[in-house]
Amino acid sequence: MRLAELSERSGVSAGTIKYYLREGLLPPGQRISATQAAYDESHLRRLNLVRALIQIGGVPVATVREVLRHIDDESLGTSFRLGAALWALPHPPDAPEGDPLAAEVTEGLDGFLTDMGWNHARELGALSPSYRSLISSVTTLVRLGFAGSLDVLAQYARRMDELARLDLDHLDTFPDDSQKVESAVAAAVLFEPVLLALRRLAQEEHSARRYGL
Amino acid sequence: MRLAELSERSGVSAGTIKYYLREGLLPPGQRISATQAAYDESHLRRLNLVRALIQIGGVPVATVREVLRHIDDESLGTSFRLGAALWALPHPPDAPEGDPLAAEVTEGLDGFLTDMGWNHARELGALSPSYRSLISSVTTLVRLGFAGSLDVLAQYARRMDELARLDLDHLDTFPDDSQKVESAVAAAVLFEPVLLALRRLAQEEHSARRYGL
DNA sequence: CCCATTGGAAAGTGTCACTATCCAACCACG
DNA sequence: CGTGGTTGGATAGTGACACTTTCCAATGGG
Repeated sequence: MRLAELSERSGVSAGTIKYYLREGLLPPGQRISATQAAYDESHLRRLNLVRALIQIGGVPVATVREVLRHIDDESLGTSFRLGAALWALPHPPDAPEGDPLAAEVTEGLDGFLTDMGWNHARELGALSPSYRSLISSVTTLVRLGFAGSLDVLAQYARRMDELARLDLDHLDTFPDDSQKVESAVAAAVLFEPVLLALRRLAQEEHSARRYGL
Repeated sequence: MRLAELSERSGVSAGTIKYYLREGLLPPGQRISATQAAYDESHLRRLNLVRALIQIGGVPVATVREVLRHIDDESLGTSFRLGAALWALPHPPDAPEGDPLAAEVTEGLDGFLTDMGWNHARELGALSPSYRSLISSVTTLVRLGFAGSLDVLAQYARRMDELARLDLDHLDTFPDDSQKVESAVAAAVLFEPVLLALRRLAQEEHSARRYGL
């Protein structure tokens, strides 16, 4: 398959594919001649993943490159590859270092993790970008006075705990390691808009029931 | 309070505040003289909301202006104001019009809404940006072959249904209408990163339990 | 009274994801 | 042959966005 066909089959313009090749998001095709290269199904698959990460997930090009590097790094075990790839995904900026409010929130969240029984998370602590995101997001909420109490947070966390279990069950159905890591990344990113859309839809539904129209 | 103090108290640079004033995201202060204006607590509050929408929610400036217009429109009833403000928030682009895959997904989702008992959503249908987002997100998932079956989707939806109930209970504790609408918008946007961080944290936790480390 | 400060307008900046333009080598048809 | 359209690759340009910087005249505290 030449670049033009790859473009047609993926719906991505030839110019953009060239750009991805240049940026190292797509491995070069097999050179046929000085001005010709051949691409195969693996390129199409990778291109789809890249497109999804960038367009749906809003992941910056440089970050996509990082994530792919981890996905393709076969020198690591599955759990490291998966962790590295997921941790490379973009996260909101951390709370400012010396913020006393953030320190207070961190303390509260630590107890919260204990209550949830999320002990691995508690041990990893600030090493995990997800945990740092959580701290900074909750700190912002508190600062603005929309402090859903820790109780509401726990309700949210309980649901996410249940869903994470489901997600991992689904992941276990993939036998191949590379595919497992790739799927985990894709699912992590692509399910986010689904999750958010479902939340808003649910809110609209209940809002309509309560307030009419 | 003059602009400099507003800047200091909010942590937003004076230049940026001027920019927001220019863009109509912040009402002008009360003019004291030809070169002096006074700002009050309401400006500080509004500035915090704007900052949160833009920085945390990634909402484009032009969209923030739209949302604020609805929040401030006292000519409408609460439910309309709330709906209008939430619908003005950014959503992923729709699926292309003539896409047969999208049509198929739409059909499946319609049945899914029925099963969920989300009848208002089903009646509104494609009018709701959230529903259109859901269709396009799920279509992308299916296209890339990461089709969490409708069953997984239903699991997600059930949890969001429960959480939406909670959120609205919390909203009911605000007596004032303007405050209710403002809080709903802030919560819709500011809880999203919390929700996503909790999901990833839960996934890390369960992944660590299953695969070690 | 005088000079640092203020609010406001206009133009500039940095980032990011493309996109348009070239160019020489190539292949396919006549 | 040959010739005209196509291909991959390099370079430079585009447009959107969220600020920043620069400039200015009016102000007002010491």
